[in-house]
Amino acid sequence: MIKISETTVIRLTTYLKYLRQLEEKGIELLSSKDIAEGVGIPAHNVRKDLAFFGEFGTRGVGYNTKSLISSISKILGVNKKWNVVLVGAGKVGAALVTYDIFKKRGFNIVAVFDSDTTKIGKTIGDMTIMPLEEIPGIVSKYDVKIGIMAVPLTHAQGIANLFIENNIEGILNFAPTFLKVPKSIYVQNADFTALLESITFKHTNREMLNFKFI
Amino acid sequence: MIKISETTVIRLTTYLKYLRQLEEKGIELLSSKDIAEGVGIPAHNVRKDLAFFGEFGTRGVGYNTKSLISSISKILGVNKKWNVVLVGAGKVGAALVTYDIFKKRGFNIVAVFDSDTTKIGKTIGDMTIMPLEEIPGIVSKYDVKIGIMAVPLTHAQGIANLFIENNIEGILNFAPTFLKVPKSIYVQNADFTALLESITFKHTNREMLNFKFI
DNA sequence: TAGATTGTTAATCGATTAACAATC
DNA sequence: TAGATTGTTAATCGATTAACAATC
Repeated sequence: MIKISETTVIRLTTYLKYLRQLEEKGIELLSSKDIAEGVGIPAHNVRKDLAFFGEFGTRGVGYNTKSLISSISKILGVNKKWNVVLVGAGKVGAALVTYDIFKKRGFNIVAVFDSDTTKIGKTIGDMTIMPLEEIPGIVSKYDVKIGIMAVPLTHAQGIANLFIENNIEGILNFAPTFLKVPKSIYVQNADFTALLESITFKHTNREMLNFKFI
Repeated sequence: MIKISETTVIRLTTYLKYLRQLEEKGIELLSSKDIAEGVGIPAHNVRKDLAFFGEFGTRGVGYNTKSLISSISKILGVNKKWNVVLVGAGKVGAALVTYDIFKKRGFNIVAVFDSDTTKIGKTIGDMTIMPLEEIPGIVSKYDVKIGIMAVPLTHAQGIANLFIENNIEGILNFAPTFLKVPKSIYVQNADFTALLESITFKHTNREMLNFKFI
């Protein structure tokens, strides 16, 4: 049983993001030092992270961009497409539906749901808003494993429960609350305010403190 | 020179978020164990994080909710209001302008800018979209220290440069790229795709691996 | 007082860093 | 071959955990 820390996983997504940019620029070969400088993580850390999963480079030469992208994509499980559902057709939901990057990265929003009956049937982006009752059918039809929720705080736990009942295994949560879920369910909280507070912390304490950045 | 890790800061924002929920429920007194159970972080870790900054509880008793909220708010620098500017009046920008939680938490978006001249003068939420040329005036008038950018990848570095020229010290970046900034500038990247990839990683590797969660 | 819970010190664990052998 | 760069082992550092003294 290999142990991989959450920080390693986040760093892998970071490398992948940077590699895709280099690929678009037409760079075919690179070193761990190139990655290091691009993303602000030490080169030996980059190599160590990759070493958990295998050997992906050539000693004395470096990494082939395309092949490393493909390797990291496989590690992260994003070499294949993922169907996802979205609950919450508010402003954040609207932004997510039209968020091109999801589709570009293989995350395909197959349906949008809302509990507000006045919204049912209206469109958001190119999707028609559906009632929550349709979740089971859609999840099973499209083999959905990931649910995104952009709902008010008060609705969040209920939607999480609904997701779990329908065998959703991962939740991207935009509601600023803590979902109670079984350990087998992976929750990621997208909390913009926490990010801003982290900035104000550094600003407020910059004279007193020394920081380590991820 | 005290050293505080980024994980400690993020945990502090987490405690604060949970404490506010408990406060709304009318809970006046709580223990580190209560926080621990609410946010999924061990009680001794909660106490250790707080201990970096002082003594906030009463031995044998626990913490007063309101007073702990006030203490952590001070640590994070969110006991006061922050004026912020937003660049990018697209879908993500529109979601952020109407994102009540920012205002509720003391982050006040004072102006919205866009480089697209066809958008200038139009409204987004209750804000009028302004041209980039107005950034210096607004930043100085409202003593803005934080800039949020929700712009396409290709514009991101240019906007970051503009922020830095205008003495912005912290950037919340929604563009999926790495900004080159001086060390004194704090950048937080809000990358939804990275969060989804972290979920797919866990799903893909769940049989082989053991995880530590933040 | 006895029970509870904090704040802190000490022990453990894990992650990062340094160094280098392997090898193109 | 000499130079470069990976992958890996070993050393260091820091964060987490455990334990407990302080104290309400």
